Amino acid sequence: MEKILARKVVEAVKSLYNVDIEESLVQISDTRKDFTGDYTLVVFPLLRFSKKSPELTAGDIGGYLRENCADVREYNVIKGFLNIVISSAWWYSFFKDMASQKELFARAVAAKPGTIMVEYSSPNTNKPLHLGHIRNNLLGYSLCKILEACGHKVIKTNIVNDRGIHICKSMLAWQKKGNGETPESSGMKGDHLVGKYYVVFEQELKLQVAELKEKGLSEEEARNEAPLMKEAREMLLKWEAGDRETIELWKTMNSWVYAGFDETYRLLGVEFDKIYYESETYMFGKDIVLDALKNNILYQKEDSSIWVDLTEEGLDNKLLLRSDGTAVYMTQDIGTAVLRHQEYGFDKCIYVVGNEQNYHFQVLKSVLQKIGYPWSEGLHHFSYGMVELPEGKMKSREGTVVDADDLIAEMKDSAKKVSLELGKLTGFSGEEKEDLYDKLGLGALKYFILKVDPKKNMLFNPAESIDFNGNTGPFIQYTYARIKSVFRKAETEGIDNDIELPSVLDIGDKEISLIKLLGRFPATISEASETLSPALVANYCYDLAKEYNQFYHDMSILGEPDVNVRAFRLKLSGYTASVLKAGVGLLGMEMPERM
RNA sequence: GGUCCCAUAGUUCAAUGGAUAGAACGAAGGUUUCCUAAACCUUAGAUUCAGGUUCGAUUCCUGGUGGGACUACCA
Repeated sequence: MEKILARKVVEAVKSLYNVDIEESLVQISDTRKDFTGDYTLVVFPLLRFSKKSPELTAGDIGGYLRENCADVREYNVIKGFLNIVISSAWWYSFFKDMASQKELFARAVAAKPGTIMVEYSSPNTNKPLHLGHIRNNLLGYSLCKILEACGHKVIKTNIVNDRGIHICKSMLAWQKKGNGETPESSGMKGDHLVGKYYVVFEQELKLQVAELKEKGLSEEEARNEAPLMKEAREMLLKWEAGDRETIELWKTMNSWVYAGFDETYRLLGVEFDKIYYESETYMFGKDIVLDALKNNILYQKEDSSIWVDLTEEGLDNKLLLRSDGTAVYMTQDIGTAVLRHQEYGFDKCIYVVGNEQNYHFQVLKSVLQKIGYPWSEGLHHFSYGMVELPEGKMKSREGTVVDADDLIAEMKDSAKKVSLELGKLTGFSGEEKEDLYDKLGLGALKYFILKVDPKKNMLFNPAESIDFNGNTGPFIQYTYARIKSVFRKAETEGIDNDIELPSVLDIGDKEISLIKLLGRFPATISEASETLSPALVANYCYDLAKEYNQFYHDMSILGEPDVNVRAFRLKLSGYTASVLKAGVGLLGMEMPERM
C-alpha cells in the first residue's frame, strides 16, 4: 500500500504543481497511534514544489488522493502531516490475501541470497560457559535463523579455542593438585571441574606474584617470572612439540570439557553444522604466516618473532608468531579463516564476537587483505555489547561470573514456581510440566537477552530474577497459548474454524490495527537480517502480542453471533498465532500449547 | 597518553531527521457471573550539559562532563 500511495503522490504533485519528482522524496510512514489514519505523508520535502504552506499542500494532495485512489477513504491534515485513512474493505482483503499464503517468510526473502558462514560461541576449554557466552550463543543462533528465513544458505560454525597457555594453566594445576580427580570421581560436570583447576592456578600464581613483588619486581615482571608461569609456558612448548604425556592429559581434560559444553548447548537449544578446533587450524595459520614472511609481506625481529606492519592501514604492528615459534590467537584465526574459505567458499563470514575484540578483527581483516585474499572483504565482525553486572564487568578471577548452567537451572526453577503459584496446570502429566518449565524458563531468558539491541552493553542484576510478566518471553508465549485454547474450545463446541471467508466484511479498528501489524512481519524480518538485529524481531513479537491481547480483551471470538465475523476473528487469531510462533522461533524460543 | 563505544522515567529497555519521546518493572487506583487475570484499563514519571546544521534533532556535527572497552610475545 505504501508503494501505491507513494506513486499516487508523485502523480498528485505532477497534476497539481506540474513538477516531476523522484519517488524517494515521498516520505510515507505509519500513522502514530494517537492520530486518525493508517499512513502519514510528511509534506515538508514537497513544499518547494507547491510553494504553499504545509497545511495547504497537504490538503491539496489529500484531496487528490481521495479523488483518484479508490481505497483512500478520507484524510486529515495536522501541521505538515497528511494522515490518510484506508478503507476497511482494503484491509480486509489484504488480510485474506496474506492469510491464504502458505509461506510466512516469502516476502522476507533477500534479493540476492548467498552463502553465509556464522561463527559463534567460540569458547575456551579452560572454564565453563557464563552469561556472556549465553548472549553470544543466543545472538549467533538467532542470527542464523533470521538469515535462513531470508533465503540465505547458512553454515553455523564454532571455533573451539582448545589450545594455548590458558589450557596449560588448568592442566598444570590439575597435575599438581588434582590427585587424579575426574568428573566421575567428583560428580562434577567436566567443564566445571577443569574450570576449578584454572581458578586454583590463578590463586597459586597470585601468591607467587605477591612474593616476587616484595622483592621489588613490577606486576608485569612478577607475572612473567613466577615459577608457575614459567612452567605453564614450558608446557605449551611441550604441547606444540607433541610431547606424548602432555597431549594425553590435554586430550583427557578437553574431553571432559566437551561433554560439559555439549550439555550446556543442548540446554540452550543451539547447534552447529561444523566445529573447528584451534588445535587443528593453528599450524595452518603458522604456515601461512611463514609463507607471507618469505614473500616479504611480514617482517622478523632479531629475536625471530614475526610481525605485521599495519601502520599504513592506521593500525599498529602486530605479533603473529612468538619468538619461541608458538602461535598466538591471531595466527590460528588466520588459519581458520583461510581453511573455512577453502572448504565452504562463503560470500560472507560473520564473526559473533564481543566488542572488546573490535581491534582484533580489524587487524585480522587487514592482515588477510595484505597477504592477498580478496575474499577477506566478506569477513564481518558482528560486534555485540558486554553483559554487565551492577558492579561492572564480570571477572572470572574475582568470581563474579554468572555461570550459564546455574542461570538456566534457576530460570527453570522460577518458571516452575510461577506456574505452580498460578495453579493452571491441571491435566498436565509430569513430563508435560517439565517441558513447560523448560519452554517458559528459557523463553524468559532468551527474550530478556535478545530484546536488547545487540550493539549495546546490557545489564543483568542477579539479585532481581528475570520477570515472567510484562515485556517478557512468557507474555508472548501466554498470548499464543490463549489463542490455542480458543481453538480447542471451538473444536469441542463443534465450531468450524476454517470456513471460507466472505468476499466483503465490515471489520473494526482493533482488527485493522492487528492486520497492519501482521502485515509488517516480513519487512521486520528482512530488516533484522540486514541490520543483524534479532532485537527487531523480539520487539515486533512483543508489539504483536500486546496488540492481540487488547483485541482478545475487547472482542468476543467464539461468542460472536455473526458466523462470518466469528470465522474472520478465528482466522485472524490463528494467523497471529502462526506469526508469533514463527517470530519467536527465529529467536530460538518455543511455544507451549497450554500454560 | 592514543583509538573507539555509550549516556532516554526511580529501574531495565524502545523510538528509518518528523507530530504530544514509546513499553515493561516498580508506585497509586480500577477490571472476573464473559474464549486462560502470566491479561486488560487509568494516573504520576525521562532525552547528561553547551553550542551548531536543519522547516524540524533523542537521532547528524563540535566541545564539556560522566561511564566503559581496546591499546599484551593473553584469548
